[in-house]
Amino acid sequence: MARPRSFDPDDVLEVAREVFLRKGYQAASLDEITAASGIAKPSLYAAFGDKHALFLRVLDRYHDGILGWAERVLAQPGPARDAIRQWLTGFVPYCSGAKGARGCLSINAATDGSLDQAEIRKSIERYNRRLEQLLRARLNADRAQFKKGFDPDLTAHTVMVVHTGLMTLAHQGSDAKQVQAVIDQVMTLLA
Amino acid sequence: MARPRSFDPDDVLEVAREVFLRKGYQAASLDEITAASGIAKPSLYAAFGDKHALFLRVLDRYHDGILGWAERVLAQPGPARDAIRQWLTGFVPYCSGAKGARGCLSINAATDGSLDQAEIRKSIERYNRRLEQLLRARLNADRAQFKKGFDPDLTAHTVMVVHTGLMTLAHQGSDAKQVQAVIDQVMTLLA
DNA sequence: TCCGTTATGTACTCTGTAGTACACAATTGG
DNA sequence: CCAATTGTGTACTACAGAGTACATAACGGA
Repeated sequence: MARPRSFDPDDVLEVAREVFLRKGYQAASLDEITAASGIAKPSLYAAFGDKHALFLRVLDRYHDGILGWAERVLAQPGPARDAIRQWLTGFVPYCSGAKGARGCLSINAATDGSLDQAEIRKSIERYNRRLEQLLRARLNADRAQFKKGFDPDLTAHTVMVVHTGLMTLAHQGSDAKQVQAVIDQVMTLLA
Repeated sequence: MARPRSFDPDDVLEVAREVFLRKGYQAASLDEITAASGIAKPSLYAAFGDKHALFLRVLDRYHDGILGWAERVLAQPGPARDAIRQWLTGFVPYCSGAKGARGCLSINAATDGSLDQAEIRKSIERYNRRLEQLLRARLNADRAQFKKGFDPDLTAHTVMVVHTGLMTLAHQGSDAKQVQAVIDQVMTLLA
């Protein structure tokens, strides 16, 4: 009973993600989000709470999306190196492609000093931990594919560092070919 | 003639850098900077212009500092690999050490969506270009130290990617030993 | 000592924006 | 068709913070 919602919350979260990605947390105004999504402020507050809570919802949703995709790509059969290369390569169009070099919402949030809120930090740390854990698990499972002395844990972390660096630099516009060349060079560490 | 300044502009720029680093551009209020530096707002405006101009001054100063240091470290004699390792290692305490893991002002600014101002972008791009150029020059000069097929330009860029990744992750608190391990692993690419 | 000039401090204006009060619309159940 | 309930839109409030007007203080020069 009662009046039903006139909008799909997921759609609003998509729009909000775009705005947060483009403007950053502070500079993204709720007026901009309501204008872009077409719904009015009271509806937004009723559905998601205040700005901070909305951002947290958007961020968690973003994290879940990337993690789900990473799980799929990293679970594929064949050499671990190919899976990880594909995982890294998958970010190239996502962050420096046609949609514009907007970088990664999570990294932007992590480097945004105004967001030292505990919940945001926790969400980001959990996300990074889980990503790295996926890499580590795959490298450990396939450690027989590598030379003696290969360190799966360290290499997983190094791949995370490279990933983070690429996503950060992508924000200021990277050349896709160069990004791919870096990925290929780093992949020689998986031997 | 006329009344002299009661403060050293460089001191104020230091203080402003701290605040911008801790809070980010948007969230750093001028009230906070004036409070921390002890000077009043009109003096600040008279000396540096508006908030944007102040930030640009701070950023340029920061860039100059890092570039000067990089020039010195990368000019040292001996194997290029050692110089570059030392350069990378130099950032560890700077960004994840006792002063707290606050990351890099330039990277924070680059990932801050609210700062798509042309001048800021230009300053950051110029900085990155010059850093990478220093690495490239050194690797090219010492290319005889490396195996046949070694690509100095690509490797310089890869080192930049790793540097950026480390600085970005340092922002959320890295373990110094792990950072060093990553650096050492990546240094095996310089062979 | 007086004047011109430049810095300083107080106290303000103005604007952008987060958050909300309230009247109204839309729906379900009786 | 009515009532209860929940979403919606307009219009507001509250407030933080960027930028400034103005009176005053500190200096050098004549």
